[in-house]
Amino acid sequence: MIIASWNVNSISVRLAHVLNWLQDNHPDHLCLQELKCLDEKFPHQAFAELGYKAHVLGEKTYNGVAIISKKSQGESEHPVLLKATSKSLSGFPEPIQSRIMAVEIPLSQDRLLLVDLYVPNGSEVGSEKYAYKLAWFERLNAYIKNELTVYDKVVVVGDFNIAPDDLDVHDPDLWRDQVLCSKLERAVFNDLLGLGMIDSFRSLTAEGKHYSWWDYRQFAFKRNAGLRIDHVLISNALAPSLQRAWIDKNPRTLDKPSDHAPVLVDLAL
DNA sequence: ATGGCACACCTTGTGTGA
Repeated sequence: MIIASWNVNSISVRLAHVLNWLQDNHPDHLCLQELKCLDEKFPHQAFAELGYKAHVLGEKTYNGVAIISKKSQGESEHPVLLKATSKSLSGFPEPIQSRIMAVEIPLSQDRLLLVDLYVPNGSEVGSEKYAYKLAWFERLNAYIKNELTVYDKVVVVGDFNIAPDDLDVHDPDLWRDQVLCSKLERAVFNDLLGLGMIDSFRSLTAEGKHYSWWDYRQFAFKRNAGLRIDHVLISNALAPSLQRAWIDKNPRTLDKPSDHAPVLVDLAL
């Protein structure tokens, strides 16, 4: 089972890239972030034509997440069950933004919870938005902690807007204590891992210089001046199933790209 | 210290992102 996550920075601008990428990579599930569109403007038909069904939590102008799942052959009912969205989760800091969605995926003998995140950016350390980000992440950790009492197999993906370690940063001195790299952000991220989750990419790749986001400015992609802020976390119970974890830089080389690249795992399920 | 670049929006500037 291939699960992917991609911050597309506007689904309407990036639709052709996403459709082409789906046809080339045919993941079982693709989690999107930063749709920047209302539910009713989401291009459901284009995905249906490729054999995919989308669950969408949109919002005007900002945020927005979707989980796009391959339809099973010969099944009239879409098997993936929507479990939770920002709107249905109580306790997330106000105002409620379209930043989280969870679906239950049936397995032959079991089931898996897949959670798609667009973590707040945080603006700058010490700002109101930074406090909101930390509060949001702490609420996320409480939610995941509870779900881990219900599900053994949990996958949490998305744009975390946190580079977990200096190894995930092209220039650690430039980014020292800046937003995305600060100690408190890394601490809440590590708290999530401490609940029993594994950073799939880092568990299989020890070296640095692998990033998932590059600024549009200053030829950052060409210089590989990036950050690894998009992640696929898997629960401990899934560790024996992890075959591969990787970042697909190819879409970032295209014209009018998202500033993020897709991140993926292959699980033997 | 600033802006670079991209995107959405009742658009000709502003807010947000990372």
